[in-house]
Amino acid sequence: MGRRPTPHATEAEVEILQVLWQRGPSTVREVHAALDAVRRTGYTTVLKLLQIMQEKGMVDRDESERAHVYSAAATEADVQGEIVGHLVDRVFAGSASKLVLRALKAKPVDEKELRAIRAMLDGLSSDDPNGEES
Amino acid sequence: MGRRPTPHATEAEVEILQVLWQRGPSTVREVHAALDAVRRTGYTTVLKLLQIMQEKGMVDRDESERAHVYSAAATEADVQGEIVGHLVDRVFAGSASKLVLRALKAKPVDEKELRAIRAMLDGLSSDDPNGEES
DNA sequence: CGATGTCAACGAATATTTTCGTAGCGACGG
DNA sequence: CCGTCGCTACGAAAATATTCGTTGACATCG
Repeated sequence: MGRRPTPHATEAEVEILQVLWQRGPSTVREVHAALDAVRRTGYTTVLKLLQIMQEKGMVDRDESERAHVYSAAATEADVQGEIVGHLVDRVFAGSASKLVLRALKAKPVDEKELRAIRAMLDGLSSDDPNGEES
Repeated sequence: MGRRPTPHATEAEVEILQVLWQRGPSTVREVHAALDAVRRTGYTTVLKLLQIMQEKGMVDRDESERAHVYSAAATEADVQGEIVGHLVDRVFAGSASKLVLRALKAKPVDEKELRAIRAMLDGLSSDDPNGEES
């Protein structure tokens, strides 16, 4: 089909996407504020990044207002899925379970989340190959 | 504790580490052969990378033979843990479970692996905050 | 109107990563 | 002795990614 190979989002780009996923459509100023709080960044740096990402089609831009409003073009699920897939191949020799084990060890996960994971696990083993979230 | 903050392994570096973890100590030629099979790469490119990694302390080098033998300096667990931790923060807003869910959906995991994951899950939820592998 | 503040658009300098060409060295076969 | 091969060492080009200074357009306010 006619999809561009997705040139792989860079580190900085993913950080911006994360902001957009969390905040929803936002102006450059808003994205900058959010990002700057986490990691020192210049305003024009964020602006430039968003413009580049827009050219690449990673984000959409609404120019109807003076302050353009950007929003992630791809869903969180798609982008994260791609990144994880890439990671599994490049760093975990294709073994997703290895990554899962590693992730659970690297970061604490509370009871509630553990239950969610178990639920998904059950869904996977028994029947259909991919349950979709709501 | 005089450890340098680990400058983060680059994409290409991680690929090489993966080869070293899989093959164990290897010569440049061997690493190159393995890597070239997966992704077209030049011999001197691999050599250079290994030299750089050696300077950074990411790999050890045995020069006793003419063909130097390189080996990963850090364990697979440590490096993978770091990468995953970074990923969780930057792409999954700190939620390890989200990454786990995504990974399970992105790549198929067979029954046996699912069991291993469940086992680890049980170990985590009930008691101690971090079970250690054998 | 003129000063001031907010924004997008660029262009370009930096920084980082990745890839190679080239040189030099020792071993080996003829 | 050569000529050739397998290797390391370098250096530097090429490709990428990141960061910013500047400029010009508008709008608002006094």
